[in-house]
This record gives sequence, C-alpha cells and structure tokens, in this order.
Amino acid sequence: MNAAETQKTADFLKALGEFNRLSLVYELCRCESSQNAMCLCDCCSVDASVVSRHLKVLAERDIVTFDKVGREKTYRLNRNEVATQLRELADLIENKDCKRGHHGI
Amino acid sequence: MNAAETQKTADFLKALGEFNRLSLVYELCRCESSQNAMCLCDCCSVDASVVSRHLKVLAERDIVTFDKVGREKTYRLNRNEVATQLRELADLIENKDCKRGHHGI
DNA sequence: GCTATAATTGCACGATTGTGCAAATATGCA
DNA sequence: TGCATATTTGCACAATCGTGCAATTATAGC
Repeated sequence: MNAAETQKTADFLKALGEFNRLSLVYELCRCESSQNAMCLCDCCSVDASVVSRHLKVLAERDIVTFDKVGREKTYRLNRNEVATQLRELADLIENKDCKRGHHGI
Repeated sequence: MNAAETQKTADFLKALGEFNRLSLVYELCRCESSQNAMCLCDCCSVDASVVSRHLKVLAERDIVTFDKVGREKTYRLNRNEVATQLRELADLIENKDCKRGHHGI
C-alpha cells in the first residue's frame, strides 16, 4: 500500500467522517431520484453555503455526482462506487490476500 | 438513522480517515501477531507520543485492541468488527433495505 | 431589461486536530 | 535500589476545518 493510495483512501473516509456530510449521504441514500441542494439543506440545520461546501467535498471524492439543470444542481449518491470502496477496504482489513507476496496464489 | 448513530459512524470513519492512523491500521493488517507501539512507530515517521495518541483514538473506536504485557502494550486490529462495520455501511448505501418502511419485508 | 431564486465565494472566527518536545509515569531487570 | 526502556501526558503551536453572514454569480421567468 503506497502513500498516495493510503492518502486517497484516508481522504475518502474523512469526507464521509463528518456528521453533516454523512447526514447528507444518508439523506441522498433515502432518495430514489436526484435532489437539489436546497432540498438537502432541510436534512441538516446549517446554512445553505455550508451545504454547498459539504457537497463539493463529497463530489471531489466521487461520493456524489451532480447534474446541472437550469439554475439548480441535482445530486445523487454514487451508490455502487462508494459501496465498492468500502467493501474493498473491508476485504483488505480482513486480510483476504495479505502475506502471500505479490505473485498471486 | 438517528443523530447518535450517525455521529458514531462518522467518528468511526474519521478515526480511519487520517493518513498516519490509516497507515497504522494497514501495518497491523500485515501482522499476524500483535505489535507493540514502538514497533508500530517505524511505519509512520512521527514521534512516539504521536503514535501513542493515534493508537488511543483507534482503540476508543474499537478499531484496535491491546493487551498490556509488562511495560509494553501490544496492539492488534479488530479485523472482523471493522470489516463488518464497513460492510454494513456499504449495504446501507447500496440501499438494500431503504424505502421499505420499518416492518421488514 | 428586471426580479426572484439557486448556488457559490470571500471573509472572519472559534474549535478541533496533528504534531514535537520535554517531563512524568510505569515497569522490567540487574 | 538504581538504571533502562515503553508509554503517556502537559504544553505550545501551526494548520485545518466547520460555520455564518454578506456579497456575488448564474439562470429562470416575467
């Protein structure tokens, strides 16, 4: 595990590891369709500018994606990608393939 | 998802979401046996006091456990517990059981 | 054009965090 | 008892972070 990869994973986890950001993720998780930022404001009692910044962080880590329709941005959760990253980390931690060297089985 | 649960999950992710702490986790992941803090110091180039504090954070979130033998503490990764938490989050995010109400199937 | 709404940005501020160093504590060993 | 080693704690400091407010930008609809 090189430093760059470690940093990338840490950044991903850190993005999820903040109360209001995780609340946004859970809120998007509940929604079948995309939601605009104003709607997402309701789920955490902070200023709209704060929500905007949190969504930016989540987007930078590819946790959410957005489409721009008119003057609104509608966000959706990258369910598969996020779940996959979490499961890969879980597999690594359970040591599915450590201590075998780098040449496969 | 209530606020307390959300906070707990966020704290767990935040504990993993820091470069040196994640490096410690990876290091412990590589080890079959428990490792003392001095040994773990080698994997991240910071002061021993810093490693001590990081291990404390990880222990508070039940990511690692330690045994005290003599004047040493030997740490080991709680592989199953950590992996399970990550997979539960992955399942939630993939929406395995959202939008079905609270009465099971 | 003008106005209303959605979203972002600049600025400031307090709180938290990661860090190193030195001192303190705890324990093993001679 | 005295010394060496392992770990923690107190202190200070710089950096990052989350936040609110006001101003700004972008765009829809009149």
